[in-house]
Amino acid sequence: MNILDQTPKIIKSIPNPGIFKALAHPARLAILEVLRDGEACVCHMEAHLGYRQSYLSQQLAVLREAGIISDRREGWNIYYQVVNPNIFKVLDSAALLSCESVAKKHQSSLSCPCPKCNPNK
Amino acid sequence: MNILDQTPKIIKSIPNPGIFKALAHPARLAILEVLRDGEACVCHMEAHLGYRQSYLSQQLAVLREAGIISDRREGWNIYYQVVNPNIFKVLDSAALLSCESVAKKHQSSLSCPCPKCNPNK
DNA sequence: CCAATATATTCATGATATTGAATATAATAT
DNA sequence: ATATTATATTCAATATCATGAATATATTGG
Repeated sequence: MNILDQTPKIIKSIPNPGIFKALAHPARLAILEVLRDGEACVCHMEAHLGYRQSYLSQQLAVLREAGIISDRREGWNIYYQVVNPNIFKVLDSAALLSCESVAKKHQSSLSCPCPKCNPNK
Repeated sequence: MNILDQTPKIIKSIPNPGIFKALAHPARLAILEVLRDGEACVCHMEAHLGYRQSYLSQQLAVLREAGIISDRREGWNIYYQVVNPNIFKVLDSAALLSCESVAKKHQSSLSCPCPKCNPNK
């Protein structure tokens, strides 16, 4: 019997492969680790991850187009946050399978200049 | 302060991007849905998913090389199973984010010829 | 050994992803 | 208006992925 010939009794669902495509990249995973602590602007990620701004912007665009993160402008800064915190369940369950320690290639010594990081300026 | 300069108090871990790369493909996700019910041989997937044998074999190789599935020969047949059932937690949490109904493109009308599917032959 | 069955690999081509470099845009301050 | 700051986009070169076609391997049974 063909599954398409009948009204299904249970609704099975499969994930959208696009989610995994967006997650299949070390820089984008690093970005999401920053966003685990809440929203962050690009300069914040620049300071914490050490990637160049335009590179981060490209990777943020991939995550944005995949519907994983959203952005919000506040003056000069654009703050990013995850659309659905359940994304961290995906990351955490995947980390259980084969984890890698966070050996940041691009650890930076810069400090973030954004207003959130410098409230008294 | 650089994270690499100190002994970390907590061990953070990030998932291996290779896992997501392997999952970022509809045929491979369909294969894993078949394996949700337990081990299955290639002809079983051929019958249930309608993909050609050599195509399935290629996709199985990707999942195998990613360490997601393992194989076991029994006579003519090679049975595949997931290495770690936690992979389904990854799939399920991702499906919660953006689910798609199982509209199988390649639903086949073939029946599987393997001994497990035909115990009395 | 030969034939049949189940599965795997290789090859070639087109499509897509990666990433550095350069440039563009948008908001603010002067 | 102009300069500055934060961020985004475009372009081009390279690398990787997707996939059909053909072929190879391994097991079993004569």
